[in-house]
Order: sequence, then structure tokens, then C-alpha cells
Amino acid sequence: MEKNIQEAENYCQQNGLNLTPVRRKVLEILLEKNTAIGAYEILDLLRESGFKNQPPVAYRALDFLVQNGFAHKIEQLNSFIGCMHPGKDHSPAFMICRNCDSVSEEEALTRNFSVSQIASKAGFTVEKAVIEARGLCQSCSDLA
Amino acid sequence: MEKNIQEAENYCQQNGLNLTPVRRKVLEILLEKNTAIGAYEILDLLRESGFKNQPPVAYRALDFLVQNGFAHKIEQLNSFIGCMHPGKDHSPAFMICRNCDSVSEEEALTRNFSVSQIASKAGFTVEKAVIEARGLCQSCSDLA
DNA sequence: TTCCTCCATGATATAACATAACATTCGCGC
DNA sequence: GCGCGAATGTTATGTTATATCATGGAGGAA
Ligand SMILES: [Zn+2]
Ligand SMILES: [Zn+2]
Ligand SMILES: [Zn+2]
Ligand SMILES: [Zn+2]
Repeated sequence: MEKNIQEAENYCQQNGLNLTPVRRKVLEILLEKNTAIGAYEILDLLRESGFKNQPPVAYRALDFLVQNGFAHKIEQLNSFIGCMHPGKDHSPAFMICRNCDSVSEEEALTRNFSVSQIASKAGFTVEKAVIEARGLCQSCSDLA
Repeated sequence: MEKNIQEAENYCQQNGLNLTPVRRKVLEILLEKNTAIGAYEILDLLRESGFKNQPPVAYRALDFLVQNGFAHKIEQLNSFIGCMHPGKDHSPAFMICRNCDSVSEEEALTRNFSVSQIASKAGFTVEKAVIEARGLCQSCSDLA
């Protein structure tokens, strides 16, 4: 965990990014759990640590972390989870347990994979899968 | 479209479900577009048609439709889209165009597939993919 | 009929999630 | 010192979703 933070520091230094105290703190918060955390819960934890606690504080830090590959948003939960693939344009698959709320990130290599494969490798039983791709449809591609 | 509604009526009748006026109207609204629609936009359209327009009106109807396979929620957009696989426990994959906002539903047979396969079959260029599975993790399965 | 239960809807309020907009601060190169 | 850009401070508001209790109406049992 402390090692992860250190890696994040290094990555930022090497890439002209600024892991400011509040951003670092949010990253620590996210890495401390294996469950997803909502922005307002993060805000509470920030306040406890003496940071300001207006919503933009959390959302700005989260934007930074998500942008730079230190965190992901879990759309189904409106929550966030730590990651450690900085800068990587990866397409992860998340396994969200309905019983213990744990969220595990599995790598979906090169966007070519099957959910069931990934899940079974992780020992996860899928009850419902959300797959949403963003991009360009046929006709919009043709126009370009 | 009118045919879809008719099928929905039939399915409901055969399964003891009640496609009430407001539920039917919401389904019509969803089926009229090939883009996802937010609950509050639906609410506006309901009001224009003389229905009540407090949030629970839309959310209740949407819950019914989603529960019974007449609609899906698009998590990335906090919006809803019509479907016509009533009762089917299917695992669809959605292709969301960032340019024209169209959303197309592709069938992901038996939860065993690859996003890139589905996308290319549909002529869709994937820029980002969200894959979130809900279910039971290894340890929670073991306890059961 | 009367009463009961279930389902759907009505109605009010509030919770939870997220962003807009503008002001301030601070470090850095000129 | 000055101008600039990045980050943060601050206030306000927008957007999405749910909790809760009240009302109504169809259908069955006694
Ligand atoms: Zn990741
Ligand atoms: Zn679990
Ligand atoms: Zn569907
Ligand atoms: Zn398009």
C-alpha cells in the first residue's frame, strides 16, 4: 500500500503530474479498502484528516486520479476504487460481490476476452453483467 | 413499434403482469427513440401527456419495465432504453455513440463473448469499455 | 354485503450524487 | 515585480434517486 503510493509519486514525478496532498490522501483512502467508496464518504474522511470538505474537493481529486489511471469509477455504485495501472489505457472488468461488497479488478487484455472466462478465473459467480462500450457507431465513423 | 407494445401487452397478460397506462406510456416513450432517456426527461414527457409528474411516477414505471425485461438502465448515462426481450435473463452489451448518442443493444449470448467481436460485428469502434459483473465472490460462495 | 389484502398510485419530503462559476493563492519564468 | 497557469477555496445550484405515508380500487372470503 505504501509501496503503491510511492509508485504513484514516482510516476507523477516522471510525467509532470502533481500528486498534491489532497490527491494523495484520496488515493490512500481508496487503496485502503477493497470496496468502492462514494465521493461523499471520501469527503467525510478528508474532513477527518483536516482537509476542506466541499464536494468539488473530492470530485477534483477523483477526476485527477481517474484521468491518470490511479482510480476507476464503478458506474453501478456511483463509487470509486483504487487502481495501480497509472497511465495505462486499460479496459478492466470489475467483479462486484453483492454479499461482501468487495470489488476486484481483473485485467481484460486488449479488449478481447469473455466475461465468464475472467470471472471463473477469479472464482467469481456472475449473476448480472453490465457491458457498455463508448465510441463511434458505424454511420458516425463513415462520416469522419 | 406498435407491434412491440402489443407484444408487451401479450406477455404481461400471459404472466400476470399489469401494463398500466403510465407503464405503457413510459415504454412507448422509450421505444420511440434509439437513444437513452433520463428519468426526469421521461417525467416531462409524462406530464405533457397528462400524467402526474413526481419523480416516483417515473422511477416506479422504470423499475417495472427493467424488472420485466422491457427496458435497461445505461449506467454510464444514468438513463434508460427500451428493450424487447421480456422476461429473458439476457446479458446485453450496449454500444453508445459519443457523436450521435445512439445506443444499440447487442446480444451477448450466454455471457460468453468478447466485446471487440460484438462491436466489430455491429460496425462500432470501441474507445472505452465498462465491464461490471455483479454476483458472488469466491469466499462468499464458499460460505454458502 | 362487509371486510380484508394486494397492488398501484398520489403526494410530500429529502437523500445522494455531481457540477457551474468565480475568487484566491502560489510557484515559476520573464 | 509581473504575468501566467495550476491548484484550491467558496458559494451556489443542478441532477438523479429514494423514503415514507396516504389513498384508491379490484378481487376474494366469509
Ligand atoms: Zn485499473
Ligand atoms: Zn463476497
Ligand atoms: Zn435487452
Ligand atoms: Zn453515432
